[in-house]
This record gives sequence, C-alpha cells and structure tokens, in this order.
Amino acid sequence: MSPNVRCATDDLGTPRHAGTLNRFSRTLRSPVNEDGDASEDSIKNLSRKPLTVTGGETCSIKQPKHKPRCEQSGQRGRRRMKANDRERHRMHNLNSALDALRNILPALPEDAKLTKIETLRFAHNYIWVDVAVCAGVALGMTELVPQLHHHPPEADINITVKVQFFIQTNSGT
DNA sequence: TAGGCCATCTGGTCCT
DNA sequence: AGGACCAGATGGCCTA
Repeated sequence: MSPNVRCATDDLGTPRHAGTLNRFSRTLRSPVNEDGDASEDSIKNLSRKPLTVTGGETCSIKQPKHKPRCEQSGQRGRRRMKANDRERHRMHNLNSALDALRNILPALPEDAKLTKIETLRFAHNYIWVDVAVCAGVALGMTELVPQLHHHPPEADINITVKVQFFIQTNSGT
C-alpha cells in the first residue's frame, strides 16, 4: 500500500518551506549514494577543511573545529578522542536509519532529498494517513478512503480529523 | 549575502 | 571507569 501522502503544510513550519512547499524540486544538496548510503557523505565530511572555533575547555585561542580544540594527549585526551569517534559512529548510524526511512517512503523525484526533519514529518504523516485509511475501511467509511489518498495536504488534515472524530464517536459502540 | 541544513566537537548526565 | 545519549556551539556548503 502506498497512499499518496503529502507533508501537511503546517508540518513544515520553517519559513523556507512555508507557502511554496517546493522541497521536492530542490536540487540534491549532498552527493549521497543512490542506495541511501551516507558513507560517501561521511567520508567527504571527514575530509573537510580545517575550521576555526572559539573558546574551549582550557583553550581560548581559535583552533580548527574538526580537529581537537586542544592538544589531545594523556589519558584524558585519549578518552576524548575515543568518545568523539563513538559519537561520530553513532551519528552515522542515525543517518543510515534516516536514509533507510527515506527509501521506504513514497517515491520522490530523483533529485530530491528530504532533510532530516522533513523525513521524520513525512513519515509521521505517512503513518498517520495509513492508519486513518485502515480505520476508515474497518469502520465502513469507504467514501473517505479515496479522499485520503487524493486530497491536497490541507484536505488531508481535515479528513484525518474527520476520521479521528468518527473513530472516537464510534469507539464506544 | 542571509538563512537553512549539516557534520563535528565538546562537556554534561545517566546507566551499567 | 567507560559507553550511550543529548544539547550547545561552530563553521562549511548550498540555494534563493
């Protein structure tokens, strides 16, 4: 089942998306593999240019951001570097999971890549409408099911609210 | 050029 | 003690 789910307009509250909803026509920002593997991206970013940073635990001078702020030596330094490594790996895993989620969402134009927040909101909407369709079928609201698939986002909100209301009002019978 | 998104570093907190 | 998780800070990249 692959309902024509769209992101609700109010789910994308950032000014960038407000009104236009043109995220699907956006060009691909980073060269992630077509398989959704972020490894290439990660490699690219690991080799980024040195950055500068202010402040720090014991260092107040500007230092490259993607290098340790302070000279990592001694046990403390080793622990910090190990922790950084784990954190990097953890975030890569998180990104892999997001890519997997992107891959199972309804097809998008090839040059579009949902951002993290868009992916989560899209998935949320996708699940919600899917549940609403199942509930509508189960409750005999067959006239609403096609609308769930074909109405614009604004209508989706109204319909899902209607379904929710219907479920609530009929749950006791 | 501003704003959005992102990766990374970092210190803090909680848990085992 | 060490690992997992989190949030803040920072700066690069990209698009409008």
